[in-house]
Amino acid sequence: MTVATKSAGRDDVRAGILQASLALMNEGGLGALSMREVARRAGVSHQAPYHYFDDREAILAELAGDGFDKLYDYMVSALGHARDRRSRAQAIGEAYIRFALNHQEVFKLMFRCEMCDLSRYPDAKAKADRCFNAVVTALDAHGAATDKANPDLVPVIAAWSTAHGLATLLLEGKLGMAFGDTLDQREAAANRVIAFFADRFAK
Amino acid sequence: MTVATKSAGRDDVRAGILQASLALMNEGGLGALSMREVARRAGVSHQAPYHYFDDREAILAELAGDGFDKLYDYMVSALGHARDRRSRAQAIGEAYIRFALNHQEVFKLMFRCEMCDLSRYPDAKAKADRCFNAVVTALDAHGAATDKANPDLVPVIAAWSTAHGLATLLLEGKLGMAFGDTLDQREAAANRVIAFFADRFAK
DNA sequence: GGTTTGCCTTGACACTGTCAAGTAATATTG
DNA sequence: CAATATTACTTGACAGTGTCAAGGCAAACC
Repeated sequence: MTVATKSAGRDDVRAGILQASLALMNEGGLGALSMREVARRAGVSHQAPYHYFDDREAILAELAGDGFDKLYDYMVSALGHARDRRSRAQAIGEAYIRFALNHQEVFKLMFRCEMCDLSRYPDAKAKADRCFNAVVTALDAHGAATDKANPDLVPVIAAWSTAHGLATLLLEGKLGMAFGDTLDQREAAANRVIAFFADRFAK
Repeated sequence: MTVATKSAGRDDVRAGILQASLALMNEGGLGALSMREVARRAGVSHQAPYHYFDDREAILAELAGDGFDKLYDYMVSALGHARDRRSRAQAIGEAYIRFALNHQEVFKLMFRCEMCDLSRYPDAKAKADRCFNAVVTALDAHGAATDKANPDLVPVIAAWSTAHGLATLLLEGKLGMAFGDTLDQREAAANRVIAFFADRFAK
């Protein structure tokens, strides 16, 4: 049907814009993501993206939302086999690092409030909250005798902070000296740090 | 002497540019720091800053370098009284958080490699390294029987990651729900997280 | 058939960082 | 002291940006 074809065409352009944005970001970093270059890559006029997104920030918010979904998948699938508190902490931490290393620019984007203020984009915010809640239930609900309705967030946030800080420092090259060049080396070294924390976290 | 007057005038303009940059950054975030607006604030032409700095990045590098110096001061003075490993970890962590909260934009700048690639600015790089080494000696050299020439960095990086991740998540508003509104509340909550880590770090 | 609507284009504006050239004062040198 | 070179800027220009405004053009609807 015409409506289907048209609708597909519409989605094609929209998807093309997002795809071009992602590619541009991965090639030249967050700064290389310009509205006009995105349009150029997607093969449309410089103003076409504004039909699908309110502004530059809306594109970033959508990409960030997708990122949170993917991070959620990373964490949930990593938690699959882990039973005890220690291995759960380690598994989720390692997944966090792996995601950050595999999707560096998206990860940066997800945690830079001035790039896309998530409070303005409820969809992306919901996806972010879903991630946070996954961390809480993974690390807290299996704890001792905590009140599940009102859990003590301090340990959870400590774990999150460790993984997040490690990922950030890695991506920003602040650990270059000790952490090797290849992605595998860096991930292995990071996992040792996660293990150090997880060991102590469980007690 | 004329040379002194002139030299003072020169430094005045340079200092004015840096001061305007800092003010602009603190008012409107990193994105608000534009070369031309800085010049406008400093009361000079839009090209004058290029006499003192190669480009925008050079200004950022200088500000970041100043930030690392200040962070160093925060940490060293916080370590003053702390003797045992646990209280050292807590003191340095709290200082890290306090610095981040008190100098939010500068802190962000310091840890964003694409804003100013420190490898291109040896002075700023040296100041950053000084901070890192301070953390290492504070947390490792007082450890058990570690080889001081070649210390095991895993615990140090774990501690740094926790503090850094916590600071980052705080500044990006990702902990808004649980951490209160005022600066004092947020700092107090953060310190509980740091304490949680420090307790386990010392063992 | 005429009108509305959705999709997209072209054009313009104010703004950005930075290269290039010019200018006035100061310092150096013959 | 006069000529020259250097310093400390200024003005001007260029390519690029995000985004508002207006227009076109096809399909959909009444």
